[in-house]
Amino acid sequence: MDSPTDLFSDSSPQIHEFSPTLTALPGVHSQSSAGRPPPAFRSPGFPLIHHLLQPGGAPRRIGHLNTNLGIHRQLEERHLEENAGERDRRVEPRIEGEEGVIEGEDGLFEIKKRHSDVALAAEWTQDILKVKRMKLESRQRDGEIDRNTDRGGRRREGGREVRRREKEELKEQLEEARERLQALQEKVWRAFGEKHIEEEEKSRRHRSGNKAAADRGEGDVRMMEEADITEGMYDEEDIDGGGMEKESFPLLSASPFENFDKQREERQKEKEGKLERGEGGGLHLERVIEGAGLWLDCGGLVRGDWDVGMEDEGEEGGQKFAQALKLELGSAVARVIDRVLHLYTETLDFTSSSPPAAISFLPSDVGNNGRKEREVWMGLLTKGRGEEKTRGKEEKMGEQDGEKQLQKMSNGSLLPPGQPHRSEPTDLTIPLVIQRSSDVRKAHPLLGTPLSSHLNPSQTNLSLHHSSLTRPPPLTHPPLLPPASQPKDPSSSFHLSSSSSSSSSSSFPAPPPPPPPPLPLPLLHYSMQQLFSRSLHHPQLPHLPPSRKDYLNSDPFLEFSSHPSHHPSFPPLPLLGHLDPSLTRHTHGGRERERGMRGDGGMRGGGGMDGGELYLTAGGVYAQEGLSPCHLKKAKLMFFYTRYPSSNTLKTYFPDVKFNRCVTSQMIKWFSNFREFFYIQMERFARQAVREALTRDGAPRLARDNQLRVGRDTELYRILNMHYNKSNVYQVPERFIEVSEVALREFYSAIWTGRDSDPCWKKGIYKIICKLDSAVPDAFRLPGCPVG
DNA sequence: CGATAGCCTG
DNA sequence: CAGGCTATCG
Repeated sequence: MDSPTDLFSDSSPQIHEFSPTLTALPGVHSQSSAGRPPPAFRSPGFPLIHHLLQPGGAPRRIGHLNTNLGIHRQLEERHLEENAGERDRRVEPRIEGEEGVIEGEDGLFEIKKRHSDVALAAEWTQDILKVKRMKLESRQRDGEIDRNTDRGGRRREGGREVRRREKEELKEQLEEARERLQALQEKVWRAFGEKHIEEEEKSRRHRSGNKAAADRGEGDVRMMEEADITEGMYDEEDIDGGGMEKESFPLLSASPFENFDKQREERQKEKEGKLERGEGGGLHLERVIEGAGLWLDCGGLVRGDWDVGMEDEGEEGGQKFAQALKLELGSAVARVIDRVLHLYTETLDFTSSSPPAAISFLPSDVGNNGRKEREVWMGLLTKGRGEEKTRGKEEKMGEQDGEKQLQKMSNGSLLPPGQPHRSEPTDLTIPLVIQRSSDVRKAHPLLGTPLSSHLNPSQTNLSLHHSSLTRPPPLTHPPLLPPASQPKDPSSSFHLSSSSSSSSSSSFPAPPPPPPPPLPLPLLHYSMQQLFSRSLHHPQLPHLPPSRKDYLNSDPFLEFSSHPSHHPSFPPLPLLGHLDPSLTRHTHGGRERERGMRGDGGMRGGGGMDGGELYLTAGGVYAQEGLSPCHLKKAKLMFFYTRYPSSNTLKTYFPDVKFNRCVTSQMIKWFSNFREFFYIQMERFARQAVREALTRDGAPRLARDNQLRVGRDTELYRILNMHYNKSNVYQVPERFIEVSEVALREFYSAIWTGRDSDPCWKKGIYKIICKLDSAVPDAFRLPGCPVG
């Protein structure tokens, strides 16, 4: 049934399409880092932090311009390390931004604090401390060096040989450092979910391949670069100790920096040598460079070049070399750290489109991203119909029964005894239009394929009744009824593709509670967005395969974060600082969630959300304790597909929710309420139909045709749509309409036949309807709020 | 006994 | 919607 191949083929293009969105984030990074002068740090500078802390990277620069000369002095005061750390990507003469320094540290701590739950935090803290220590040590050494230098210049005579050796040493050190960095990075990856990241990287590369040029300029590729940087470095210089470093980087090991220290020492030696040579200002210069940031892009540093320089230019070259090395190391470290921080913080940025907090990077960018993402979501959502078709296998199983039932019903079994059945099938025919799978696919390659492939028998059955009306492909125009206020780009459809969900749908059983649906598809590109999408997997969802993580994070869900009207279920990252209080207060699931729902009824900004504490899941995603209005919306939309979701299903589709008894109960209660409303409406309309039928006895048939129908043009439909899809942004799946018709007819039949006198008369209907649940589109597996 | 559906009420 | 209550199920 599934045609994975198709999916994949289709999907790839999508990914590309998506790239813009994804790229945006990285781009932001790069921009911020590049654009803003790295602040001088006391502590290791982590560009990331700065970004986070400072909303507008660029703006920050203002007021902190120091001439290089000025910097120079400042730098002296500062630790070498810091410099190294912060200026990873600086290419132009750097300008000092002091503000960030302390903030950076504080911010870092803040962040950590917030995520105290996470073991990672501890790790990182350790690491950071180490780094600091290292730096201090190095500084001390520097001091020593200075003294030594003063002592005598005889070493200077070492001549080229010595220098050479030094160079060699430096190189080795550098290598080591790189290795370490790599190891560190790996560690981070592991911590966050290697897979996750890797996938992300992959996807990124993918994209970059296509739009490399543009992205690069943006710095979008940055992540990729980061990942590759270490590799590249290694490549450049043959690495002796290749993987050795890894050992020293046990996940939490404190050791990671040990080597670093050594390196430092070595470097210092080098410096010594240089100084000895008589470069009075050498040390100074060095510091300046370090402190100031990179004059050279570390990436650009090539060992060979340096060597040449050294040879030819002698001491100066050596210094340069040393500097370059330092820079490189610093940048590498910074990158790693940056990356990690990003992972942690990104969520914040996205969620909070709000500029206020420190984090907002480029507002414009964010907005765009958000919009796109939203579009994606929309696309997914709107395209729901297509999806309905594609049901998970599970559905097949379960649905088949349901389908059969439907058929039976349609056949007229339902018809009231008193009244002759009109053409059952005909009556039943709902104006459903079946989407052509092809159309769907085009629109949403990922989704389309899987869906179509998965069509349930039930669907088929249902569809059978209908003429093959082909609806206009959802592509350009989402089926949204009202051209929704949301401006969708025509292109949006493409973006949709990005949704991993589509792909995933094919592979995994939609709502299988017990068996974690394997999401085979790697489609989703990861992006930092994942992080942003506060939702990640739950720790509680052990069954979730790693792959799933991917999509959980997929962009589509981010949409809501971007939505002004929507509030991210999670507090905007930038708000973290602020969040603390609010979040902390909701420590206990039960009340919090309630509070969340009620309190937030207005859906104010995420910041106000009830949230509850955020939990960093293994995947690096944030799960929130408590349910938000966004979750409610999502639940309502899910109702279009499943009226009786199991708790496991809910957990699967709300990865960003930290489930506990209360939350689970609440969500189940929601669906109970949804059903209640649904059945009430069905009964109401059924009774009305019966009345009408009786009234115009002459034409009972008419009644049926007109009343026992739930077309999109009917009042019943309107009411239902209003209730479950208030924003009307989501395309109500045909399947739901079909089910509604079935229910309506059942009620009608029961009432007509007088069965309603039985106190339990509804039970039978419930039983029928519960079998008609269909798979929820994979898109819903993504965290976030689907539509506003 | 806990989970959940359904009903009723607010 | 949420609470409360009951009935059912494993």
